[in-house]
Formats: sequence, structure tokens, C-alpha cells
Amino acid sequence: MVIVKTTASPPLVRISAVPFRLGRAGLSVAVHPGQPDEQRLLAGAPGPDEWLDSAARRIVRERIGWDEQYLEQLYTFGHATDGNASVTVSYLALVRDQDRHDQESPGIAWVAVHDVTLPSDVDRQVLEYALIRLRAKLGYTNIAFHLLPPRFTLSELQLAYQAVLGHPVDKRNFRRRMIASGILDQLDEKRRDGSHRPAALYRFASRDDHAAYLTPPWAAEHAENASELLTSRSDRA
Amino acid sequence: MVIVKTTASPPLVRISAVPFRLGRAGLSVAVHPGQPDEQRLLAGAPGPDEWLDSAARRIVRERIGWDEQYLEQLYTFGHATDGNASVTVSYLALVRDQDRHDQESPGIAWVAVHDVTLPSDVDRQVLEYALIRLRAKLGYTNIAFHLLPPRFTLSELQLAYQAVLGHPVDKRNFRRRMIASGILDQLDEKRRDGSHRPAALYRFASRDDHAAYLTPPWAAEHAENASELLTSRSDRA
DNA sequence: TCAAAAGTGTTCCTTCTACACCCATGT
DNA sequence: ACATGGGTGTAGAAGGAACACTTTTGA
Repeated sequence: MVIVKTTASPPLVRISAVPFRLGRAGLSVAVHPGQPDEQRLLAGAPGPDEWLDSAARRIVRERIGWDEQYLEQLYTFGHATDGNASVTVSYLALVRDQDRHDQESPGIAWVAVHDVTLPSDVDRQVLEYALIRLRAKLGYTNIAFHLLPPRFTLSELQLAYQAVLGHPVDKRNFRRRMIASGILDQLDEKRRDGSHRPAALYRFASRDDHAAYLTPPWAAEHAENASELLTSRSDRA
Repeated sequence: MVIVKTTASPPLVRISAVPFRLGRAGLSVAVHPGQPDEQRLLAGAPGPDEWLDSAARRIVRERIGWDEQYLEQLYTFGHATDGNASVTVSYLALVRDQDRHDQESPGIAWVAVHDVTLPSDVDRQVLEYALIRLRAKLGYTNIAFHLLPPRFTLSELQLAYQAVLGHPVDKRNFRRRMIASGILDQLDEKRRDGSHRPAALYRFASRDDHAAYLTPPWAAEHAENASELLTSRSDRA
């Protein structure tokens, strides 16, 4: 079969992903480095028989060399690339900091969020929105857990929140809320770390993951919560 | 330019829109009626030089015969149509109930949300998610205003909320919150309606519209709010 | 004078915020 | 004994929920 391309072709579908990682330097993003100080986000096209999510997952895995912990679709941008229409479906990915820093992936740099320089307008919008979404979801989901190792201390958890939000949070209030939320299991073990009191270790309590909350195709399970805003208990009779 | 098409072609971009309207029968949705009791959502393809939003706007306008009040991208679904990959970018649209019911558009039916029957899986997901999003946004944006005429009473506003949420809300609390929110201007005029006390008329106070809150490309303006979850005042020093 | 919708306050309770000191350990 | 990070409680403020009667009008 042959298609004659006229001046304008139908829009091409492109996938763009923003993998975040939490390391010593705080929150950083995987980019392809280019000209000095110019980077671009990970992108690719879905194969003809590939769902969007699996294409995004594959792109992240291929480029950074290991699996993401969490993947969420963000937004779809329509724009022109070289005079052709295209459509960019953007994704947020979270990966755990790997100790195997030996096998740093070629063509990939992890850059602190505030140092990322993106020449492309769409890339900048994608990154900006990814950060907004990540920060917002910290407040009402357990999304932060995908940035941490399976066992962690409350201080580590707090540092993760602070790194993402970009500002300090109150220790006592933070701990109270986290424990009250019920998503943490305290382990019997403690971690002896330096010349100070050892810290209790925690893990995430539930396998059911609230992070995707309010995003299809899983949104329905949580719909009640969403519609309970602006209602009172007696109203739901 | 010539492209040789192999067995599978690249994904096609499709746009799907869910226009909501608030009428006597409560919240209803514009669909194309088909086989008895089978409907489908409004859909179309973006022109080669058309942005996604304008394509969605055009599709809504063409089909229902008047402009939408509010348009918001929801989610992008990847799926197969007739064995070919395609990508559906879904949109939520809100329209004001028009008095010009004379010019009901051909090929369109407005069906109460709970009576919509969609044979397509993707269509069902789109509608479900549109409702979830609309309900959620009632709680923290002024999105409801796009379903109402420019001047309205507090009772009408409350009925709109109830129709969307699907349950009653407390009158006194509702009024207090609405007035406290500051998005309402009370007009000097009142509406005499039946054999009872006349109701004060209101309109929306601000031209700046919080409904798109947390959705690109406007999300940035509201980013501070988003990241203020889980923080205390003193933390932001 | 009655019916029908408009309008209006208070109490209780839960949640949020601010804030400072003692504890366990290693050197 | 001291330095380091781990761990804890409380009081005040603000916000959310429940709840019932009076007012104004037209018929």
C-alpha cells in the first residue's frame, strides 16, 4: 500500500517522558544532553501495535536502563514540528535511586530539576507540568514512596517530600500525619547509622496504590472520594 | 513524498468530546444516537494544521450547533480500532442550556447522564472520567458557572451543584461557602418568580477563571497552591 | 391566611498550625 | 561529655458539619 503525502500529513503521535529520581543532589530528571547546556526530554514514538503506556514504559526502560517504579500520563500537547502537526503524549515516571551507578546509561544525564535547560517549548511545558503534578500528588497520595527504597526512615521520607516540594516541612506535624494516614507499617528493625539514636524503619502498608487516584483507567475506584468534596455527611443519605 | 505502508500503520489521532448541559432533566450529555438505546460520543479527527483544543472546540460547535462555554482536555487513550492502533484525546465540554431549543441539532441527542448507553469501551471510560473530573472540580474551582446563565440565584447554583454531584447539599453551608469564596457578585436586582419571596441575583465576580487550575497550559499560574498542600505557614520562610 | 421558596446563626467537633525539649547512640 | 540526628505533646485557630425557624411574596 502506498500513501501519497500532500503538503500536510496527519498528526504524528510522539511520547515524551519525564523520569524523576531522588539522589544526593535532590530531585533530578533524566534528559538527553545536547549542545552545551541544552537538553531534551526522553521521547519516542509508539510502535504500531503498542499501547501508549507500554510505549512510555519501554522508552524509559530503554534509555535509563532500568524499570520505572511509577508511570502516569500527564497531558497531550498538540504542536508543530518542522511544519508538521504532531501530538505529544507526556508521561511522568518515578524511579528509585539505584546503587548500580556503575551502569550509568549512555546518552542520559540526570540533572537537578532547577538546572535543566530545555530549548523546546513543549519540553519545558511538559517538565513544568510534571513537577506541578508530582508536587500536588504528594499531598493526597502515596506517590512519594516510589522514589524511596522499600525500607526507609521517617527522616528519609521527610527529606523526599522536602526535595520534591522545594521547602522544609515541620517534623512533628509531618510524622503525625504520615502515621495517622495508615499507609506506613513500622518494622521491628531499626537502622543504626551514625553516632546518634537509631531510626525506626518503615515500609508502605498497602499494595493498593492510591497514586493513580483521579487518573484513568483507575479513577473509578476512587470516584466517591472525588465527589465527596463539598458535601456533608448527612447529605449522602 | 511517498510512504510505503507495511501491515500496521502508525496510530491515528482521534478526538472525543463529552458536552454536558444542565436542563430540566438534570445533567445531560450530547451523544449521537445509533441503534436503539445505543449511542456514541462525539468524535472526529483534528485537521492537519489544527491544534487539539481547537479541533475539539470545532467538533463540539459543529455538532451541537453552538459554542461551548468551557473546554478541558481529560486524558488520552491508546486503543485499537478495526485492528489499527489509534489514540483518542478526550475532552470535557460544558455548554449553557440554550433557550433556542428550536434549533436542536440533527444527529444529536441530549441524554440524561444515567441513561447514556455506550457500546464502545473507550467511550464509556471517557464519559466516566469526564464525570469524575467534573465532580471533583466542583469542589475547588468555579467550573459550575459555565453551566449556568450569566445571572442566577443561589438556589439555582445549588441545584446545579446537586445535579452534577447527584446528591443534596446543605443550604446554609452551601451559601456561606459560596459567598465566602468571593467569586460571586451580588446584583442589585432581584428575581420575582412565584408566590414567594424574591431571590437575589448573582453573577460571577472575576474574569480570571480558576477552572483550568492544574491543567496545562495554564497550570503554572496556580502552581503555588498545588504545592502548598502538606505544608505549614512557617515552613515557607 | 396559606403555600412556597428565600434567607439567616450557632454549637460542636475535627483538623491544622506553631512551637522546644529529651533520647539514644558513637566517638 | 559532647555532638548528632531520632523522637515526642499541647494549646490555640480555623474550618467543616449539623441543624430549624422567620421572612417575603402571590394567590
